[in-house]
Amino acid sequence: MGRPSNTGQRRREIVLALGRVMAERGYDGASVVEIARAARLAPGLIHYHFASKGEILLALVDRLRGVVRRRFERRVAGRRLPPRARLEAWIDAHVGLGRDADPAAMACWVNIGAEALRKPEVRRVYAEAVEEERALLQGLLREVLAAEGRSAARVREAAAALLAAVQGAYQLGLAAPGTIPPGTAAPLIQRMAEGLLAAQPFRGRRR
Amino acid sequence: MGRPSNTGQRRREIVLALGRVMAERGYDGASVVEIARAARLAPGLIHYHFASKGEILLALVDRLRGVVRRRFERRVAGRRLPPRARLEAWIDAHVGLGRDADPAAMACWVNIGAEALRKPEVRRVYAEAVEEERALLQGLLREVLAAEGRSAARVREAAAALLAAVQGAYQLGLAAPGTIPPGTAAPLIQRMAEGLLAAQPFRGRRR
Amino acid sequence: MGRPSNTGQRRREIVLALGRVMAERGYDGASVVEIARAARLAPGLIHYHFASKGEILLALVDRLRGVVRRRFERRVAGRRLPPRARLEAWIDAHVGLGRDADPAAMACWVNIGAEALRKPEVRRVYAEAVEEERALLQGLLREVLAAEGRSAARVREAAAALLAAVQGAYQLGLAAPGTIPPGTAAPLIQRMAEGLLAAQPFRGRRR
Amino acid sequence: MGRPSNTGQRRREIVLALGRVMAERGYDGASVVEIARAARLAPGLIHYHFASKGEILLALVDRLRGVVRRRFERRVAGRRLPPRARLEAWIDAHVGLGRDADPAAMACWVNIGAEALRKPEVRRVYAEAVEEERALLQGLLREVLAAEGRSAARVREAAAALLAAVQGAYQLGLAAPGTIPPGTAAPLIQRMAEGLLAAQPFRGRRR
DNA sequence: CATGAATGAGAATTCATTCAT
DNA sequence: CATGAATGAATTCTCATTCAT
Repeated sequence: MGRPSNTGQRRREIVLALGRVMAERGYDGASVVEIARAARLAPGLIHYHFASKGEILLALVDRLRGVVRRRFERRVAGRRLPPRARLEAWIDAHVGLGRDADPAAMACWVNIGAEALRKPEVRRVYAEAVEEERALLQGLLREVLAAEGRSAARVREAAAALLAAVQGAYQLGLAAPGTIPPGTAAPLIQRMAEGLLAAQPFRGRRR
Repeated sequence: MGRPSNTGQRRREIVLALGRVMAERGYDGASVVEIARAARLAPGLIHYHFASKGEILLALVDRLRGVVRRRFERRVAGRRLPPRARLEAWIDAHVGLGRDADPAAMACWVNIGAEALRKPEVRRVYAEAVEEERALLQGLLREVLAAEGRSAARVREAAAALLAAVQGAYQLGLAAPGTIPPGTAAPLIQRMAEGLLAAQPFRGRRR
Repeated sequence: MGRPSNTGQRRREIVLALGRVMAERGYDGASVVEIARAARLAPGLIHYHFASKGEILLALVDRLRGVVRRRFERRVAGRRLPPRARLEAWIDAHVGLGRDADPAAMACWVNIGAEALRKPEVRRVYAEAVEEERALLQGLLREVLAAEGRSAARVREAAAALLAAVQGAYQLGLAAPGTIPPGTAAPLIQRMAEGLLAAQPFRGRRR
Repeated sequence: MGRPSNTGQRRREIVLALGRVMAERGYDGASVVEIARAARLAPGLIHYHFASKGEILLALVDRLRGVVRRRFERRVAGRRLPPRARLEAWIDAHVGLGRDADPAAMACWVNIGAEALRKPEVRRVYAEAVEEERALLQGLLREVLAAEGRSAARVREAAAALLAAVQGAYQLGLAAPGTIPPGTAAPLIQRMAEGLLAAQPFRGRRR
């Protein structure tokens, strides 16, 4: 009895609509009216499903975390890849072109980074997402180092540095297109990773 | 015969004021009234000296280009430094802590990067600034490669990648503080540079 | 043969819910959704049972009229009280503390008085309730005057004045708490009643 | 040089406009657009001179405090009136009809009392105004009691009770017109005052 | 009867820009 | 040049009411 709830579906639609609008015009440019139009909903409905525009953004961050994560998992799932290949897969998942590339998600992400600068609550979820990704990358680096008999000291910072390179590549890709030619980001970051790995000393202990 | 024009000075004051406000609250948070207050000027005067708020931002970009440039020059001026040391100086000028560090300028820069995403005219000057910096860095890399007898192929992309890492470090530094511990950015980027350089093959030079 | 109607019960629940919410947040603060939540009903159901939010308010006025009336009757029922004691009972029923005090009803009443200022239909029922109460009080005053052999001229106005004092006590009690210390309202209004009664001249004194 | 400030004047105009609109449609009914129309100003200008609609209300409270105060002072200024006459003047200033009666101010005041129920900041200034008035009245009562050799115990409460009667008279006057016939409020409240005064015992002071 | 999503008309507030002084 | 008031469009959010299920 009664009307069935479709809140989950509607919320998803709204979040996707914000993503679409935001990728084109930024967060500030994504007015509630605009989001509603993109979702083909009445403006008032937006606030029925979300307490505020900010809430939609937070939901979008959640969604985007899954996007890259899935790209990575699609590349490593069900295969026994050597550490180096897994690292490569991570990099490719983040900046590779492939069929599953999602430039809009990337654009959203950069915009979210910009919002994080000034909105504490956005900063929180942004930092959380960054930390999660950093931890994953750190694990991959650690595997490589272990396989090569290198020290894992400072691997935390190395992961952060690579992540920074990825974020910067997104930023330049959108705001200064042409700076990094299409298709070159992955190998370049790969090389930077090599530099970080090569800096780790071999573990003592050889006779 | 009339009062002497102080337009230049006023414009400078306004640009600096935008920088101060923007570092704290972003570009959208920097209302004209706020900028005027920071500059200790009447709001109306802002639009006497600048046609629009956007114009101030463009002027600020110009100003910021000089800031990092001067940091770099301060490190290399009047010395005959080897190529590697000059590259190191560039990196340090961008992400080093030193006495002349300017976190506010960094914050502005990240905010400008965010604006560049959506405003074509900002994107233009942002891309120009990026390109200039990239060209400078490319020159430094080329010198190193030449000194080491390595090929300079793809050095353009290498410079772009390093620049991306720098931009990303700024972004994470502000939006996910703690990810890159203070003082570690320079050596980390240094290592990434090594990785990029090491990937360049040695020059033919065969008999 | 259909389910039995529970409209009466539902309406009561809704009216009570409005009372609860209104006592805390006023009529404007009592959104339909809020009322529904307080009544543990679906928002849509509110408008099934009431044509509009205003209708609920009118029903609440009706309900509140009974509340004070019952308090009074509880004090005089089944006893043969002298006129003065009955007057005292009326005052106590209105501003006394007792176990059956209902601050929420009082708060509602003040809020209704505020709504009556601007909504003609609320003003109508409010004025009706006031008039009923005034008439009752007038009767009590008349009894006292008769017992004391005083003229009942102007007793209508005297009743109105006492009622005003009661309304004002409610108002100050909520909006300027502390002005009238708890427990003092009844004796104070009692004295004001004395003043009004004492002003009535003794009756002709026929032989 | 520059444009002369007219903020004081404009603020006054806006406050008066709120008073006019509010007397007719209440505070909630007084939308910013409506206030602007009443003041013949552009809506945006309202917020140039006041941070929020609430601020205008607070300013209006301030203004109203002066209105009744001036009415009272006009009645006692420059004359050496006996205590009883001064008390009478206070009552007349509050509920008398006279040429200087200001029904709109009265309507505003009742509406402000209603707002005070739910807005803490309004409640604060409302309570302040009430307390000021109560203190003034208390002084008048004390003078009367002193002149008659009566105790001044509980004079604080007596003042509060009279004030309540005044507030209630305003309320009924607007929300249940006809309850208190025009012109009768002052003598009625006068009689209630007598009741309160008569209840104060004579001072011991016997040889 | 009941549910809860949907609608759309305002509401307050912000702000770049203009302009009279 | 300088001041600061004035404008009006746009923004987010609220909410009574409607209605499909």
